[in-house]
Amino acid sequence: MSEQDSFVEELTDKSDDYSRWYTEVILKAELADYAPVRGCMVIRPYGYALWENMQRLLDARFKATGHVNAYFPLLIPESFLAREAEHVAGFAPEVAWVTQGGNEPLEERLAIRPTSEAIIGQMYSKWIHSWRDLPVLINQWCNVLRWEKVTRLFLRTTEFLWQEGHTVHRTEEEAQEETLKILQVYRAFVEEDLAIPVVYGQKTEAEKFKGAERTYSIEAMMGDGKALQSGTSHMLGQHFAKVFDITFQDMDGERKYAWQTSWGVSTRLIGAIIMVHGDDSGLIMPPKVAPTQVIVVPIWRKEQEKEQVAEFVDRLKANLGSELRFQVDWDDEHTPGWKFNEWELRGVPLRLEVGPRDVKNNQVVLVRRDTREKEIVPLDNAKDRVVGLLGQIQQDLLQKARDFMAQRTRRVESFEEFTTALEQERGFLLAHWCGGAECEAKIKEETGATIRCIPMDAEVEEGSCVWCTRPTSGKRVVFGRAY
RNA sequence: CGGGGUGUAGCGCAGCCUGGUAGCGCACUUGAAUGGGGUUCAAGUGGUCGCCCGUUCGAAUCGGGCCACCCCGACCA
Repeated sequence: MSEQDSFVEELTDKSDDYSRWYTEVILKAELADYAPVRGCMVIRPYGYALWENMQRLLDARFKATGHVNAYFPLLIPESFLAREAEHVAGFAPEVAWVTQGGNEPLEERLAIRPTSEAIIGQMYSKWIHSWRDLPVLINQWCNVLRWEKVTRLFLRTTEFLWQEGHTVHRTEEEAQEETLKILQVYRAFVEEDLAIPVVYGQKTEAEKFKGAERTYSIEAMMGDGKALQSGTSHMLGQHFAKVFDITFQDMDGERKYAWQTSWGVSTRLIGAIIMVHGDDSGLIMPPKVAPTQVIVVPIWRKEQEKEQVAEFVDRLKANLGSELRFQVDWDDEHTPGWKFNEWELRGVPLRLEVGPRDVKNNQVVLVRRDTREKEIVPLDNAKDRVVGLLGQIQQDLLQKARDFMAQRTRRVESFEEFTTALEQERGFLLAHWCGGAECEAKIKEETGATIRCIPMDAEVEEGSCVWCTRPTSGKRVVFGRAY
């Protein structure tokens, strides 16, 4: 910001200071604001509208795969949480406790859920008796609380919104199948609806969910080359079934422990949308989830012109129909130029300008947010063109993000190449790994990069571990620095 | 939790070194003109200077203590 135009609140450039750009976009676009409690944020109407659209689309995908929604309590008795040893050890450092009710101290303290495996497990043991009760395919949309030491808007806050699915199955195979099915649901949702490409695969032992048998994740690459774990799906095995006594009598008459899965995505995905698509002018909303898909900016000088424009905008509205999410900015306090900038900051995918000139020629000026391409469209074709362009933008955003990810993903053969590549440019590194926890830990210690996942669609090849150089035969794993 | 930094109007800052009635820009209010890429001009509203204690005739300013927030590292959706 120069001295002269300091009256204009400019956005920091992405390249100048990425994290500052990120925070400013959120605050200025009014997605969220800081709350009085440390690490907590308010999701403002514009941000919440985005979340609602995301919820709606993802929920439809859950329903289409046979899941139903339910709601479990916020508070979990300490004894429940403590049942699964690895689980409690994993979450203990970040649990907030309720110790008092009114003025009376509680006999047993209650955890504010950091996740709901424990309380849901307890209920499942009550509900499940027979193989005929299975599978149970329940999801819940809720908030959870984790006392994180360092927080960032949307990416890591003390309280956040998410969905958590908790399913129960008769066999291990079925549970495994569900785990992978959900991973694909997430992948499809994030790629098709949010226009964010991902790599997906299994987490290493060190990175898996505490209490799970196996964890799978989708990993996205942010605009600065860092990885963001964007969704996880866990095969829980029988760990929770054993400690919560979730058993059923099988077809063969035998009593068996059930197999479970759990999976979740959170408002963190909003952070991903911002970082993957945004530019120096602000947000770029993927059309499928954009709270406003089309902003109409009317332009007029005198009252008489305003009336003519208003009349024309009515015709435009009629032409566009009711399926599109559009808004007309009749604000009289700001100039058109101000509005252009404002709606670009907020990431509305398409802008329609309607002024006296357009009224006269029976046309609208149409501007894409992502490319800023401008075109003039006859009023009668407005809807077709708008619908077509929204689809095009959705596609182009995904393609652009794909190209970026591909360009920042490199195959490396040695540790030297590994560190050089990491210093040059942040991104994903595909390297061989022997499977040893010590090698994984050493690499993390030396470079800050972790194994994001062992990608499912990778080829098996011969190679040597990037740390210990032992020969290995397997898939290259994805390394990256993560949020 | 370790290292660094910042607290003065809703936001961004100056003033502090060298104590003496608290200032600027944006935002906000009112009016007029303007209006196709952040439009001008004019007049206004708004602050017990993070909190406490001390020094002093007098503290935003000097000294001590506390609190909060931000950035960078170890853990996480």
